[in-house]
Amino acid sequence: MTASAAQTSPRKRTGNGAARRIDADEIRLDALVGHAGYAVRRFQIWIFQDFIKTLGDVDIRPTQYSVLTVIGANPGLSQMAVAKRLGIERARLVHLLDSLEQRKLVKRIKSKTDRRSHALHLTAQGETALAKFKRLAVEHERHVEEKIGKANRERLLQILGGFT
Amino acid sequence: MTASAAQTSPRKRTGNGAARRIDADEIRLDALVGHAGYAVRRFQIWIFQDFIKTLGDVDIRPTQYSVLTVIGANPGLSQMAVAKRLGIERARLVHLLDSLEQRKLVKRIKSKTDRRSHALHLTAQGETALAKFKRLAVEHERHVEEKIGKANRERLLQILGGFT
DNA sequence: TGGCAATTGTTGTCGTCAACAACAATCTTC
DNA sequence: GAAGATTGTTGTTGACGACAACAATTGCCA
Repeated sequence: MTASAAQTSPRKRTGNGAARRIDADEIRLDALVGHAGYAVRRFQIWIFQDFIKTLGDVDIRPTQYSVLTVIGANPGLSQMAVAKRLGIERARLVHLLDSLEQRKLVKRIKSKTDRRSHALHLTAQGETALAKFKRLAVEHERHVEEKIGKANRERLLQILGGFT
Repeated sequence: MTASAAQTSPRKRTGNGAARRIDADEIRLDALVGHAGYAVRRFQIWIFQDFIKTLGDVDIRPTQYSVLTVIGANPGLSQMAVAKRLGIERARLVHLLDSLEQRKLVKRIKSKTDRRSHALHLTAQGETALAKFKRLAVEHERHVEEKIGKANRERLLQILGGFT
């Protein structure tokens, strides 16, 4: 495997095509190290994977969690309001709600004041389920702390607070 | 519990269906404000959109930029090595390289030492193009600074440095 | 008051992206 | 030399963002 790296062969023969074995941690990222977007992307992938795994038993993904949380904290919102608040396409929210409604976590109630819109509510089952989701989400947040440190997580939330 | 706290809505009592009009900045995010993942996701969306817009004239997306940068800094890498280093599926990298090769920015050279793999190189055209991309990327990074502040950007890079 | 523009939910398409699975060609290892 | 692993490729699935079009309904205003 990495044994060939031990020999004193030329560092890199890039003249034609061939090249020696290169360890993954030996590859230079060059300009990428100075780009916030790259670090943020990698971090977001990690954090979402941990969230999905931690909430794997209850089969809830980050976007679903955000929808349930906002509806739980603001009963009666319209789909448009939820979509706008969370930065989700209202077309996409339709499918998300279809799924959550099938699972009896959310119900769409026809609004009396505006017959175009639906008032979104958690079901009783949805309330208790969300409580469990939140406990698992807190556990996920602990994983984040373990990964980047408590102080760094706090600082991160503070820096990015304006994007909520 | 935190779940019952969500019910204490002072103004708007929406027992059944109807609801009054609600301003977007009046909707409570509840538990989401304490989740790093939510803030990071929103920030990542913003940062990618700015990157795509800033590099819009040259039609280069963040992932393409990262591939070009790594190849440029490490000529002769195999597709597997690039994929592993950037956290991209090797199946996905195939399409990315197809596109970049069609645009004459990258070339796949058959490796002499391992006839399964390709040695990846920038074309001469790719070299000069990447130089321009990097200038635009620096401009994008300035936008990030303007958005969150110079010191905060530095700290962000420092906090997330382990994910590169 | 009547008509027209705007809004809401819905359906559909398109493109990006992560996650898998399967495959042929080619090493590697025993 | 045979068995197993690796590399590039093709394909599928599903989550997701961005648009466009549509019917029903509301709001506006002339």
